[in-house]
Amino acid sequence: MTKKDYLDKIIQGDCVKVLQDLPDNSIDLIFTSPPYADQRTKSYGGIKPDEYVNWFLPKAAQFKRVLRPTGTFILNIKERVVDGERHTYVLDLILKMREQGWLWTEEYIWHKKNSYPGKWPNRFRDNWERLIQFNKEKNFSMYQETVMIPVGDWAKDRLSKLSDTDKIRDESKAGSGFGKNVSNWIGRDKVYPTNVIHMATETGNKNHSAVFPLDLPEWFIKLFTKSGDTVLDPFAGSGTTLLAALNLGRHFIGIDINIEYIQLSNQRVFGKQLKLPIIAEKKGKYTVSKNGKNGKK
Amino acid sequence: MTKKDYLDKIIQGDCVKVLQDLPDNSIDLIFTSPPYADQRTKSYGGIKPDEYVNWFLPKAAQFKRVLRPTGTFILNIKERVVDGERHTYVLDLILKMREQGWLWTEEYIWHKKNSYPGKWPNRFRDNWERLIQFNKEKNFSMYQETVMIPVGDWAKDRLSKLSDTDKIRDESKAGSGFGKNVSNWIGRDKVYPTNVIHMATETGNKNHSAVFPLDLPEWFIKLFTKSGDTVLDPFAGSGTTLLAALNLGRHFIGIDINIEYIQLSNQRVFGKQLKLPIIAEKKGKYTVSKNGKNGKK
DNA sequence: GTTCCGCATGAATCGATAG
DNA sequence: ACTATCGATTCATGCGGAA
Repeated sequence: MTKKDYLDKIIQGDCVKVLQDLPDNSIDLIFTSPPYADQRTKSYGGIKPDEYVNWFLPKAAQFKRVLRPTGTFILNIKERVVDGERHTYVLDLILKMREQGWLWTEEYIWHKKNSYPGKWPNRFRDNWERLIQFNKEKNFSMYQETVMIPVGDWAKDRLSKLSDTDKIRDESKAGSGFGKNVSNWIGRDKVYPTNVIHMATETGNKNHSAVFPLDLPEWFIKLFTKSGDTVLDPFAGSGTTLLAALNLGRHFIGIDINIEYIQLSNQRVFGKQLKLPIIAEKKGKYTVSKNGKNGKK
Repeated sequence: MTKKDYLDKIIQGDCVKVLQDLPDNSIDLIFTSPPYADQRTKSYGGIKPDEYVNWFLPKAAQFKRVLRPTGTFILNIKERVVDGERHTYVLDLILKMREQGWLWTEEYIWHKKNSYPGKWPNRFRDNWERLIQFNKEKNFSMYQETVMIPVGDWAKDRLSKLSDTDKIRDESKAGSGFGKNVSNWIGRDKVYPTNVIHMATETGNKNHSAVFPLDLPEWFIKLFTKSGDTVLDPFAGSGTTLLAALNLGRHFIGIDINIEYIQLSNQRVFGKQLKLPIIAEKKGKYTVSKNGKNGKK
């Protein structure tokens, strides 16, 4: 099989194995939300927190191989509480992936509008998740204008009556590359967003339960790819990432190990139930060698 | 010197040295925003990112010694960008502090409400900071009711006209007959917040450069201490934490190495310029021994 | 049609209880 | 002692039926 065979398809199988059919440097954006430790136990068997990093690293190695040098990998994840403490597997994973050669470019925050209710003696509701940006190289593609947002009320308010202290504050920071000059922003109706994304979770849909809203992958797909590029989601789940890519005119490749998710995502993306799910062939051509170099077998 | 001598004072000196005058288990909350790596270089001499963890760890050891078993340490920090990547010193610090015996209980996010738009070729404006919660023991003090926030429209709406369906839903769930849960809601106009704190960057103070708004330490002081408790800020800076403690009827101890900050914070907290700053004596009585046990020299 | 309102429910976590 | 299951907590959203 080649990349062409997988393009705009949803493949059932373990992503490490499936990705062995994809050549090096063929993906522009990987956006995925892997099963969190001890979650989704029915579909994925439940990875133990202590084993999470070792479970994930071989997959990350393949992701790195198939990603284009200018591509980006966005990982949606949040550590769970174990024995009253936040477990450190996400921190460990970031450090280990850097050893693997990834650059930890940025950490975006998904500030959820609505999350599960509840309060406990020692903590409040967890209302945010990490969207960790990894890159292979410093010069990755980024199309910032595509995600500009209307100027908020606060900005209008603030810019309309620029106080002296504001001006002074800004000038003092201008040298450091911050904001340059406030006057640059006057008269604009759109501004660049920040690294905090405030969106609702998607709940209560009848036939599927998407973990994140369509807006979330759309935001990152617009930001890091252009029309005709290829988006990979190796833990496609209900297919939200793939649907976002399709809507935006990008190619997509979806992978999931769970047959029910394959059927669900096929239904969502293609509007029909899949009769013959695509399954990866036994032996892929492309692997990650032990010295970290990519290449064919 | 004893704790009594330092209570409600601002002391000039290196916090490791100053804290040697404080006995074990004498502080209820440590809230601080240390100089970030390579930031505030004039005041603190600029700690290099790679050296940050080693610079911080001896201080953390003293913090752990003086903190009460039921106390909490809130660390306001954000990793800076070095060479196009987020530096890992905050992650490393969390891991090393766990080795020191701290529990990493939670990570709150401060989502900044009003910051200027800004962008760089490869990233957007950084609009959030970490507020990392460390504890010595699992059973720490927390006064959740003190930070409750106004309820959303949902409950108002709902309570105003307790529908039959509400009653049914409640009965079926509780089995304890109508009223138990519903009556809990009646008259309740406040709910618990989440671990995302959405606050403005500044509260309009003009003549000083407070790093964070007064609301931020106030929120944590209310949450983790009661009236009469003692709050420590070992990097007091312009004294925002101390002012918040004073406003809330808590004792405070402020430490800063920089004489200009000492004068500024004295002015803010006590409303007057300090003429004879308090300086720590040469040798403190209390230290952290090599085996990690606390005790007097 | 259009608006209004009830309703189910989600990457959660703790403590108690049961095996 | 260690693990598994269960109840309690109480917000925003979108759907579907009602007005």
